Amino acid sequence: MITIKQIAKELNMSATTVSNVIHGKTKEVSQETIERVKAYLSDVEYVPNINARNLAQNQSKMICVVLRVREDRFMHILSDPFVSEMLGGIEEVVRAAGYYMMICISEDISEIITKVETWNADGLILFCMLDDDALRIQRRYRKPIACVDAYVSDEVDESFGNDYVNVGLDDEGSVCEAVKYLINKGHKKIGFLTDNIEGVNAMRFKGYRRALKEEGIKYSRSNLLMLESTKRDINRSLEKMIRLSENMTAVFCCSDLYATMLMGMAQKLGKNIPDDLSIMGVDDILISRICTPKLTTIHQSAEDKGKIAAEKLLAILKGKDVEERQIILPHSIVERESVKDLREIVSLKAV
Amino acid sequence: MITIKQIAKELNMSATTVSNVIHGKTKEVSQETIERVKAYLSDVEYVPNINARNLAQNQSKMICVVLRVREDRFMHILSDPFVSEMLGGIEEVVRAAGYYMMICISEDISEIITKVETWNADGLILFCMLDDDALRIQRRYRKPIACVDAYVSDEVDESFGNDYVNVGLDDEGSVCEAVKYLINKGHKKIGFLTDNIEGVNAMRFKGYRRALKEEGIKYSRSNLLMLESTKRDINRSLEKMIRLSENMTAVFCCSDLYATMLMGMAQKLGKNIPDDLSIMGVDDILISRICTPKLTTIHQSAEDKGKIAAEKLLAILKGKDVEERQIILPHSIVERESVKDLREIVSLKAV
DNA sequence: AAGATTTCCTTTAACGGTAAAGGTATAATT
DNA sequence: AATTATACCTTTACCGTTAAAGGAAATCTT
Repeated sequence: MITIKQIAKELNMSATTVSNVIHGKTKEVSQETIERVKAYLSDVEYVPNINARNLAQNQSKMICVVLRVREDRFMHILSDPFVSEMLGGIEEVVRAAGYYMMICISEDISEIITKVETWNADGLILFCMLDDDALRIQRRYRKPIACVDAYVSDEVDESFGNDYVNVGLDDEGSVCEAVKYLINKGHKKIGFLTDNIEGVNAMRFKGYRRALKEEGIKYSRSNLLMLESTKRDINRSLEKMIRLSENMTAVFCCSDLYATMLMGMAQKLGKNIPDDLSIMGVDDILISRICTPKLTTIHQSAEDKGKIAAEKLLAILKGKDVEERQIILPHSIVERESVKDLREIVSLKAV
Repeated sequence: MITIKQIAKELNMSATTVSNVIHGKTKEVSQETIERVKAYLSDVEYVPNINARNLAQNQSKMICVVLRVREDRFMHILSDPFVSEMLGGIEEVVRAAGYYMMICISEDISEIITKVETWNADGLILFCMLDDDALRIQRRYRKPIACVDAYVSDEVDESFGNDYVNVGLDDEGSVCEAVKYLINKGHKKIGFLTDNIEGVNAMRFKGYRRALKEEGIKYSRSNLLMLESTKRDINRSLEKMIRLSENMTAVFCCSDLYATMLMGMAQKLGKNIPDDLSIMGVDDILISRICTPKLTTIHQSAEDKGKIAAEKLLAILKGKDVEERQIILPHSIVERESVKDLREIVSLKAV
């Protein structure tokens, strides 16, 4: 691997001059020298050593995507369709901007901080992080941060400086809409399936309860279906969820992945979807359009989420003033086949 | 961010001594000094600057996963279920070994080489690369390489040195089995759907033709369904494939992703799967078990592929002699619901 | 024509870390 | 007691790149 120093020696000039040509600092170098260096450069296919460059400039041109994940999650986080679609969006934007993307996966916040510091990432994209964890990271690693799918309260939001954006959905509102959609279809006993009630899912749960309340349905604790999403327990837990949903007519799931998995388990246990149980999700991943019945869900674009988070982060890195720090992406209810209209039956019976 | 030099100054000792403690070179440092340094280190939460370390040691502890992809591919490569499952496998192994994973996506081999050189990756995992491209990369970047899903002929295999492994499937054999499975179910007009006939897919095509030949069925050029897998053309092309398959009873697809997409398009056009058309794929991704009808396919584990590639590469990096350079992973035909048994009909008719 | 400015180049030092070589006591050997 | 070895520490130099400062010649001011 040829270095700037070697080139400089070969051409009888200083390393700085070569470096200046490489960086297009034309005012510092005569046209003649520029030509000479460029000719030589194209000859030897010089590639800069990024470690040396980063060290000298105290930057890295690297964006770190942080995925906080339980060690024993039932599926590798990179294989999760929503995550991989989002990563695709990030990667595209980051690459186009001449930056590099590094993925940082860990359960442990300190480990995450260490990795991020080690590589001296210029900016972070935090996915599904709890707000206090995000704050902890930011307080320690004072670089721009874009949060994706993190619920950040207004007070906490103030604690983040200007080098921060939060990209998300109207989690409460969208789920409220979705649950009202179910209610409008005649459902009254509606389950809420999730694997945690933190961050974004807390907001979704709030939306669920608000919908019930506004439609005059009493909330029952037994309608909260807490899925054990570990490698060991996932199937057993899914089975349990089906049993627990025995007296429900519909279940809203906190992701399409869970929704399709629940559907699969229900079918395996001999249930008919949506006749025996209606299922709804969020995300609108590829699977949702392919499974049978096709999933009725809250549509959002994982790719756009990633793209926008990356774009905003890069804008901050380029010194642009990002005016809106809370970015709410659009959503829409996509009616497909996994929800049964109970009213039809009623009206049919009436006839 | 605190540096070794600062720590050394604070403790009135040389940077080398601190460095030695960090690296556990106990023979060089007195027990007393070790304690003193360690106490201080845990106090200040020192994190090494990896750029500096890499520069000094001429290494990077980084594995680069190279994905060569057409710019206008219909779907981002990271969202591709097979790829993301494989990446999950790689990431797990790489992280456990204390290495870092970087993803390098490009259409252009020179760009790939540049990126890999820039970061000084210790080793490469090349996915679905053509053998001459892989060779070109290796000739330029003389570091260990693990190929995944690359067909490498015996002659070319010799050109790679010892720092090389190739992890794959018995592509020809497995597809041959699959097509024979179709034939055994009474199918005679069998399509072969792919988006290219290079590398691994060339082998699969070979398997397809061998199956036909061995079962005494004449190959017809019109049974080769070449899918245009660009963003712009994918849907139109899928539709065209359905039209072209009009006179076929079954189509073998070079991936489950394509198989499920073809199935979706067929259904959209009013066809019944498998009654009107049987479909088979390779990969056995998550979707294949969820779609309807469930996909009959060649099962393989993307995660294992990634894991084994990473393990072997790390073994090479650690100086272990990897005896087998060609690793063929197991596969199996998974019978599900997307293939119709035509013989049943025949026998029924006979009755 | 003296001073100021511009042009184009080089020298030096630094980024943070590590390897290699160089010391200086102290202990072990003969 | 001289020699050798050992333990422990420091000094120096370097990895490849870049920023800052320095300098000499040419050009522009007034």
